[in-house]
Parts: sequence; structure tokens; C-alpha cells
Amino acid sequence: MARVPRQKRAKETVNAIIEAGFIAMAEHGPASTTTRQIADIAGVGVGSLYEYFDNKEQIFQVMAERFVADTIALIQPLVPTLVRKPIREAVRELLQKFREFLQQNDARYLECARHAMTLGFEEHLEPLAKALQELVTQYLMHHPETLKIRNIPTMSYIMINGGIFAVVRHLSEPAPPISFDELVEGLADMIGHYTEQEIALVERQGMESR
Amino acid sequence: MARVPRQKRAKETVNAIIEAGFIAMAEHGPASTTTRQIADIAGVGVGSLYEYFDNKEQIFQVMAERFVADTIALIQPLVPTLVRKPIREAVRELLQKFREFLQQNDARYLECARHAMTLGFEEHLEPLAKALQELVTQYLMHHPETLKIRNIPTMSYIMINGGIFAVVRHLSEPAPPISFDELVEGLADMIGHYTEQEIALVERQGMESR
DNA sequence: ATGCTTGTTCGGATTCAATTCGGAAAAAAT
DNA sequence: ATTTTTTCCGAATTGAATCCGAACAAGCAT
Repeated sequence: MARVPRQKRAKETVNAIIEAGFIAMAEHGPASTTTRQIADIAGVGVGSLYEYFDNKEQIFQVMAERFVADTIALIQPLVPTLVRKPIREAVRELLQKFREFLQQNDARYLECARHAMTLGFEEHLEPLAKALQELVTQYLMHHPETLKIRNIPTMSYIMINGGIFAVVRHLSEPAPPISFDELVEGLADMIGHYTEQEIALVERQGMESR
Repeated sequence: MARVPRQKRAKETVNAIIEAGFIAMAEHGPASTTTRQIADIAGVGVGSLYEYFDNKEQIFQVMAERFVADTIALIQPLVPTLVRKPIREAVRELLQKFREFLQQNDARYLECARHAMTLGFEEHLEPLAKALQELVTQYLMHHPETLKIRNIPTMSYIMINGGIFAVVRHLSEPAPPISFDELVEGLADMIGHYTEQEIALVERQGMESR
């Protein structure tokens, strides 16, 4: 952003531009969204885009940041509730909330996510991965029996990244071979089984060594 | 492709363009590779690009197709060997081969994969997903005890997509929190545990119903 | 209110990369 | 050798992204 909006009017302009970005992106896909389209939808002149953004790319970047920030804002208040639930239920609830989130605002975010992998979304994904990492950490602390699981960093890395992408990929498939609900169940089972088996393993070893 | 190369010379040109595409992509990232760069690296005039490709985008598409095709060509001969091995070992071997594959040719493919999520790679991923699906199917047939696992389609969807993306994401992180070997072990464990637990579950149920 | 400074908007002018096109050179066919 | 087909090219065109300076609005001191 070349310049910071100081007056209310200017802030509204910036906001209109970002909103317009989402709309244009959902309609045309990222490759064929032009600055003129964004400006027209936002109801501002093309020149105005460049008052607050260095280039078109940066508009997309800010959109991505907002998307990720909103997703995190969705997750964080859920943490205290989720950490008290059984693992499968927690996974299910998290993913269902995420789905609802994507479908609000005429499914604008969903349309974006569908096209949007096309951008450098991953670069902005880090904060989301961090938030999920935090959720995992909180969860582990509320379930002391899970702390004995081996390779927690590795497994949470796999679950978080694998999970994010399995969901995003599913959303971006025109005709996915499985339903979203099946995907959710599958992820819940995958994670549930893993933790259960690890805990069982630890207990067995504990008994043997007595 | 507007035109099909008929003479040997022309085929070499096409090939040089695609190769140049990989080099330029690895060097500048997809967003800022220009047609001129590609033409210069390939040692042809800019105009020549358009003899065989409709536009720059299509060059990237063909690159993606070649990448995916090469990956499949890597996997398919491994199938007969992999299906005879224990699950963890199979996963480990597959992923290690994949890593070697990415690092050949000055790690050109790896550099591409790093940037390349930025493109519509996923659209070309389908054949790869299919090949992996086939590997899973073959594996299951060679291990009859695994056929009792519930939700095989869902679980293989998650493992394949989650696996692909966890690996790609790992490769594209400048400072990943875990090593590639840890990732491989983790994935092997995740898949291994799941199948073991499912098999155990089925056996237990089998005993109960007697 | 009035003049002054700072912030904001705008759209034509400019720049830059993608794409086109018509003809020259090379290869193949006659 | 001549004709036909294929290939190659780079200057010219096109269109979108970006810049810029004048015009307009807001804040603010007098």
C-alpha cells in the first residue's frame, strides 16, 4: 500500500476495492480479472486503485490476507469449546463451521477458494496453520492421555496441511468423488484412529514394563 | 497448439520452448516469466512460441502435463514391487523415489513445484490422482485382509490428496518445521496405523458375532 | 466564513508484455 | 530446378497495468 487511508471516505474506498476484488474474482477467476473491472464494481476510477495498492497483485494479496484472517477469526472463538469435546466430534464441528463460513455472502469465499489456489495463497496460509497448531496444542493440554503420542509435531503438521488441502481440493473439484460429509467423517476417523491407536500402544507398553 | 510440428527441427523447437519454460519458471516464478525470457532461453524468436502454442498460458499447461506425466511414469513401474511390501515400507519407498525424481535435473521440477501451485496445477493433477488410486486398488487386492476396511474411497481420497499436498507444501516451505524424512515417516505411520486399527476393529467384531 | 494545507479522486497518457502477421529462409516434394 | 509446404522470425499492434498532475473535498487555523 503506497499510502494509508486517513479519512473515512478513503477507508470506504479501500474497502470497496477489496470487496469488488472478491466479486470480480468470483465472477471471472483471477487470471481474467482486470483493474478496470475491479474499479467499475467498486464504483471508483482506475487510478484510485493505485492510491492504496502498489499493483493488482497486492489487491489479491490483501484479499487473501483478509480471507485467512476471517478464517482465523472463525476458529479462535471455537477453541475453548472444541478442546473439551472428543476428537472426532471436534473435527466434525470445526469442518462444518468452516463450510458454513465459506457459504455465507453468496458463497463468495467459496468461489474465491475454488479459483484462488491459482494465486500465492499458500504464502498467506502460514497464520492459519499457526492458529490450527495452537488449537492442537490446546487440545493436547486438555487431554493429558494424548500427550504420550509420539511425533506430535510431525503428525500435527501432516494433519493440518493434509486437512487444509484435502478440504480446499474438495471444494475446487467440480465433481468430487466423495461428498463433503464423507470427507469430514473420513478426516475425523483418520485423526481419531491415529490418536486412539497411539494411546493404546503407549498403554500396552506401560503394562509390559511392569 | 495452433499447429503441429511436422519436421524434426520443429519438434526440437517445441521441446526447447518447454525446457526453457521450466528453466525460466524455476528462475523467476510463474508470475514474472515473460514470453521474451522463454524465447531467449530457448534460443528462438518470440514469434516462434506462437507457432505451436496459443498463448503463454498454454506453455505452462503443457509443462504441467509433462510434469504430471513424468511423475506417473515414475510411479507406474514401481507398482508391482510396492504392492508386495508392507504398507509403511511401500509409502516410504514411494515418497523417497518421488523426492529423488524432484531433485534430478538441477532440482528443476522441485523449483517448479515450489512456485507452481501458483498455477492451475490442480486441474492437471487428476491423472496423477488416478494413478495413485490405481496403486491403492492394486495394493488392496494384494492384501485381502485390508479389503474389510470401511470407507476405502474416502480414506484413499484423503490420503492421496492430503499426501500430495503435504509433500508439495513441505517442498515449498523455505524453513519447514520438520524434515522430509520425518514427514515420510509420519505419513507412513498415519496410513499404517489407520489400516492396522481398521483391521483390528473388523477382527474384533468378527469375534464378537461368533 | 475565508484562506490554506493536506488528503482524495480521477481518467487520459504512458509503459510494457502478449500476441499477430506477413514475408524470408529452410526443408520437402515435384 | 521449381514448386509447395513447413518453419522461423521480429517489427508492429493491441490491450491491460500503471503513473501522474490537475481538480475536488476535508480539516483546520485565523
